[in-house]
Amino acid sequence: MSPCSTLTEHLRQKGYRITLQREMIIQTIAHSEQHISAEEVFAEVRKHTPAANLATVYRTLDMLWEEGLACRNDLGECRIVYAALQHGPHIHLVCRYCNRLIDADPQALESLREELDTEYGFTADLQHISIFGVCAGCQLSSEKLKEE
Amino acid sequence: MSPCSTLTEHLRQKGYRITLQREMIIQTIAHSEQHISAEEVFAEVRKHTPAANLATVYRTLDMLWEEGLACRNDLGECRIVYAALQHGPHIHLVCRYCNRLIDADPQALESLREELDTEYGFTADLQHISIFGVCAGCQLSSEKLKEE
DNA sequence: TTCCTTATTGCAAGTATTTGCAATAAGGAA
DNA sequence: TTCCTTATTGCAAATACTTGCAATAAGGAA
Repeated sequence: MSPCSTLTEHLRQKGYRITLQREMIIQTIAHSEQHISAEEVFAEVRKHTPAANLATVYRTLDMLWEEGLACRNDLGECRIVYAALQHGPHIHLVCRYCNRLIDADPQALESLREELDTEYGFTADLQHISIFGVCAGCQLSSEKLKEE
Repeated sequence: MSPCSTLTEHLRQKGYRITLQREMIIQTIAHSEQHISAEEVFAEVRKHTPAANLATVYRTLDMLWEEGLACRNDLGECRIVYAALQHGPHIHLVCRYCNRLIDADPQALESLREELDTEYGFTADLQHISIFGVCAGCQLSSEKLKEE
């Protein structure tokens, strides 16, 4: 089954109605290689049909996220970005200084996930988590600055 | 030394100018018990002086965050929230459904921090990280829903 | 197939946040 | 102390995102 029909089937079972707009939005994120913004999803949908509105795109993406069918990442600077879940899990390391994005191995999060589950009964979305910090390059240049 | 003067000293050393606005904003977040929004910081500053502008508050808070002197958390729903660092570290668990906030023990993150440092040279801000997911209560009610 | 209920949409207005630019003022140099 | 450079501010406009509400249409019932 294609990722799109899996997603729409899931929604249908939860009682959501399947509209043209929703199908287009799901197709767009499912077929995108990268995480993309709401604005980009809107542009893509508009290529195929004029039946789309930016507010609907925002609402649908947030709904997919709430249902656990898409991931949502705040990359700082108004960069909120979505992706379908068939992308393999990974950690986004976002540099506070240069905004660079580094992908890290999600294995590092397994013990955390287990602890949050047993201790708090909380099912964490760790497939696509964003972690802010300072990358190696920016650390170096800030050290240089201090030496001067 | 008070948290405020530590912060301003740090900024001065980095070459930032210390303005009345910055002092007021630093005082506000340093004395706040809770994480607070830019709007709340602005309201607090305004109580003491009319010399303040919302844009300046946003700029200053982001600057403090970039310098690693404050933390910044996206709690979803346009809830971006700041705090000074003297608050003990903790994890925010944010429920995707009910937006409830649970504080978790930051100890769970130590091994992750080390791994990101050794593997990627990335210094992660894990003192006040937000993790999205589904809380125990919402998981229960969604299971009930399925049974019906 | 037609009808009905109500979830979903589009629109326009609202809130949250960022940005360009001219005016101001911090803090080092004279 | 005064002057000068330029970082910082305030303003107003731009962008990003959300929301209320009337109009539309999905999908189950008849």
